[in-house]
Amino acid sequence: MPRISDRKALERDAVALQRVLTELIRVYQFRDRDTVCCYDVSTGQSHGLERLASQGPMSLNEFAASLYLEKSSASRLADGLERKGYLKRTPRLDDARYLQLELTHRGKTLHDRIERDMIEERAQVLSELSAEERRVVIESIARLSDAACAGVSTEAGCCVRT
Amino acid sequence: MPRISDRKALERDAVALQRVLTELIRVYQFRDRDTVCCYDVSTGQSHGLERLASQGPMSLNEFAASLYLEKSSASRLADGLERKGYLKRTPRLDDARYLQLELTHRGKTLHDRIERDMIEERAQVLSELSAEERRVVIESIARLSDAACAGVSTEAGCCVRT
DNA sequence: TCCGTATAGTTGAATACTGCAACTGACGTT
DNA sequence: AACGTCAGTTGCAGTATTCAACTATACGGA
Repeated sequence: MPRISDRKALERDAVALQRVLTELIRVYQFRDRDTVCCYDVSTGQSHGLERLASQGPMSLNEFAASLYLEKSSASRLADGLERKGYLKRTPRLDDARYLQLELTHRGKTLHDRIERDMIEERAQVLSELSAEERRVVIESIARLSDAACAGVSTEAGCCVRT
Repeated sequence: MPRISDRKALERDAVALQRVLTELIRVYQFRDRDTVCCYDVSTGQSHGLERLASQGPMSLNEFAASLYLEKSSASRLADGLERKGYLKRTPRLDDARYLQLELTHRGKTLHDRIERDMIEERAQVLSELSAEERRVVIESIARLSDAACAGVSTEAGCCVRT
């Protein structure tokens, strides 16, 4: 049973978290716009690369869902990556309606390069923390995105707060 | 002097952090798009509200810089907020070139409502952590955004990695 | 077998956001 | 008074996103 002062402290921390999290999101929206272009892809495209690199081949609908995008947006995202030679669309043998989206070798290489640079930056931040602290940070961020994810439906469309 | 196994562990944690952080950014980009509209403003506009609410009145250039936007984008963002009655532009008395951007009462009210809801969600996540763990999380996220911020110039323009 | 229905993905149109560049208006310096 | 500078706005082009209409494939029942 939490004491009053604990509740107060929690409230204060929540405010602080909201502040730093908002700033983080804001910085990233800007930074990604301008950094990722160093690698010949847009922000969205780099997310696409990441999904396919970490999850493996998938259909377009799965691709869209994993990026929280409408399928038409995902289709155009795939267009861009395909045009640049980072992605391959292959009709599935057992059901030609489905496309198998897959990174090309070039795509994998590019993603690895981007990821390596980013991981480098993460390591810089983590290096000042203890192993235990690092664990807390990583788990908490995961929980934050879970919480955010839980609040909305994966279905496309607008304003679905559950 | 870190041992080999420590380096390995750090590397592993950096990879994990990269993964959860990417997901967090992705979820937020989607979630914000669709959630904030429940409040009659777009994502960008809600960031604008937040800046003015927490930093107080400022010029358009300051507004732009604090949002990592080009001044023209910031001007249009202000347009939108002004049209909806959340923001007021007032030429400064001592130098009419400057505009004082300021939230209206409505604007403050709306921001408070949005912020309260978000803080509620943050508190949910934090409630499972100890005071010490919460401190680590908040500090680390702040450091993450600092690190991201340090890598780019605040000046407008593209791809300025320093 | 064949037609209607469902599903996967694409395309067209409308909207929003962004940055760059050109412009307007105010200031101040010589 | 004239020129240069600075704050902010507007025109324009490019990109991203969704909705809705469309195409093509698959499946199922008459």
